[in-house]
Amino acid sequence: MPELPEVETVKNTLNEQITGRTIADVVITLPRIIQLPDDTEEFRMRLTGQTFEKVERRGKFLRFLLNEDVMISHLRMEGKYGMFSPGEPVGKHTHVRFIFTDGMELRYTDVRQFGTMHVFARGTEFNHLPLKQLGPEPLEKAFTPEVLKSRLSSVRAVKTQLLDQTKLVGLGNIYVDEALFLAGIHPEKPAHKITDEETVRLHKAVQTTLQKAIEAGGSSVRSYVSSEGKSGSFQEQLYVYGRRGEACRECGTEIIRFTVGGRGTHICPLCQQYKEEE
DNA sequence: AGAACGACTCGGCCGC
DNA sequence: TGCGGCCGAGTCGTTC
Repeated sequence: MPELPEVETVKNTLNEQITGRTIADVVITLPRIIQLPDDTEEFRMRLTGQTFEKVERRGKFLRFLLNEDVMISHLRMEGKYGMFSPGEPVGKHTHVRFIFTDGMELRYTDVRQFGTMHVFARGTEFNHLPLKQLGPEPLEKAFTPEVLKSRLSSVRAVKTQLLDQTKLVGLGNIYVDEALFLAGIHPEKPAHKITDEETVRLHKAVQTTLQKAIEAGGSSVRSYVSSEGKSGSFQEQLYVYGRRGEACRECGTEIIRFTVGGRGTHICPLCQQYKEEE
């Protein structure tokens, strides 16, 4: 499940692979992936002839900057990009192929078929879904504890609020559990009851968690492990996610799992107590 | 406006 | 061993 660190890693790899390459053709075998334009043939015609200049990231979305347009891509659960040589067999889960003028191909594969692609004229993408309404980037200077505090003004559980991409981008189920553990905050605590001290800890925990995960190349969990291509190693450093029944790395207490807002949630019940009086 | 909920999707896992 | 059914993940549209 790609969250910010995984998408950042993919972005860096793509920049090395496709910068300067020109699209000779696009083959779409699962039209559902293409959200905009409505007609996949228009998608194909529009991108053909354009050159990739740079790949950037906004939240969990990839922004492929072409010389005229920009393609916005979300990997959802299991979407992947990979470079292939001419003639290599096409896997059954490959849904979109960008064929370059030199014969090399960038292929998008997605077992869950959940990923999306949108094309906009460069510069207009932030005025439309899916980029419209996205919250602040947690690793940019402008993201201060004060900004975080302002985004937490809600009666919802703090975990639910942190997962809401209109409040703050980048966190998914893995890193939100990790950040809340590092900050020593119970995920069900109402967001507006988070104290100033906790806000400072949470702000630091979010940044630390994401930065360390990026340094490790992201996490490889579940189906991610078996996928081809490079995989990150941050799963080895996880404190709580996926560690139900195991000992807390800080205090030895058994990690427990329950549901918050419909999401599997992992905590150390000793390190993350919900103090009602706060 | 903000929040809750269902839809989307299917490999893997659980229970029988 | 096989099979039915549920889970989980992130985002968006609908409803309240």
